[in-house]
Amino acid sequence: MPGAPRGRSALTRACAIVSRVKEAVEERRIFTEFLKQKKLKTTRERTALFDEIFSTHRHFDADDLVARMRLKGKKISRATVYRTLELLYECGLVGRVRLNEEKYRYERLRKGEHHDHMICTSCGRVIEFVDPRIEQLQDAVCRHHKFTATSHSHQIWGLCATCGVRAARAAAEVPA
Amino acid sequence: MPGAPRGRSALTRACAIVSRVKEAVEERRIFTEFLKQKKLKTTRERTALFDEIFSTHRHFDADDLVARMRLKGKKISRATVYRTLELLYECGLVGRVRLNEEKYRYERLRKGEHHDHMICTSCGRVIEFVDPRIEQLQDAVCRHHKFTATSHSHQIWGLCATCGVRAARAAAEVPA
DNA sequence: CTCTAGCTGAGATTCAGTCTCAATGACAAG
DNA sequence: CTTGTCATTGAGACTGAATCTCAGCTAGAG
Repeated sequence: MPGAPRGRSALTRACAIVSRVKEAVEERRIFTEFLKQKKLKTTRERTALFDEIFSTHRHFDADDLVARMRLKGKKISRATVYRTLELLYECGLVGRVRLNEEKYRYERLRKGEHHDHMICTSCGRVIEFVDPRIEQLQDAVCRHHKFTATSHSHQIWGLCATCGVRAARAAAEVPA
Repeated sequence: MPGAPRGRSALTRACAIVSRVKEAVEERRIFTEFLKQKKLKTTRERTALFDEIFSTHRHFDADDLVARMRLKGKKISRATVYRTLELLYECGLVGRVRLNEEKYRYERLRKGEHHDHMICTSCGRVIEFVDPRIEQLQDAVCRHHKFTATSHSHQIWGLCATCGVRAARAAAEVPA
């Protein structure tokens, strides 16, 4: 059986699971309410996907999620994954962005919290940032254009600290 | 023969063409220089696409462009259109953004000028905006994260002035 | 427990964008 | 002007993400 005890006691693992689940208790309530309200069903698959997504804070794409489920022995089709992500997106629990790639990236959202992204074009790392002053200026720009904003996304591409240093060093070594 | 004289004199049309071409004279030089430098050829298709793109200031996607060329009686394959857009993108003459859609949007760029987009989710209109104060704050955020930015994109979704007014009016008419 | 409306998975489909390759064409050199 | 070479083109195959289809399955109300 994959995932059998190894090193950590059953108790330790149980505690870790409890604390993770507790973290998402509010979100779970929102999700079930949302489903009930739309007369949708709380299926095995939706619950499993919810649990997986809310067990970490990582960014992911649809296929990552399929793979992670499969690793846990749960075979859930891509169609269902997309359908569930759509639902979670609709009820505001996950965010969905295009970082100038072919595919969407999803991320767990915390209520009322917004952030934007810096993407390292060398290593692919995604760094989140928030700046209320930028958001304020944004509001001002909207007012100026009589535009009623409902959402926004703001991405910055470039080199992260690590890759920037590496690039600078490489440039120094080959001065010609 | 499609596009035959109709209403406007040949002279008027000729002047319009001249003034449009003059507008893009600098860009044309940049493009041909770029091609020469990369030992690429100035083909009939590349020239035709360049002329079409630089005859307006609209945003467009690859298939729009194919259609526009076809309307003018020039059948240019999608492959060539994509290849040419890639070249124009490389030499900085056109911009390419993903506005959280499946496809890329392209737009003619003016040298050294940068702008971001507000997209009306009702009518699809795209409004350009620039705010140097936002750009400054962005730089500050990058410095804070030791991130070396090379480019960015910033989109705001919502209702444009027209659609906003219409929505407000609709809401007022159905108060229940 | 039953029944039904909603759900799932496998695979077909779509759609933007890229790739392939044989035929064509730009253009430099003669 | 002619020639030779090598980039370019177009038709259509291909890819990969996302969506759709539909027969069989299941949640959950009654």
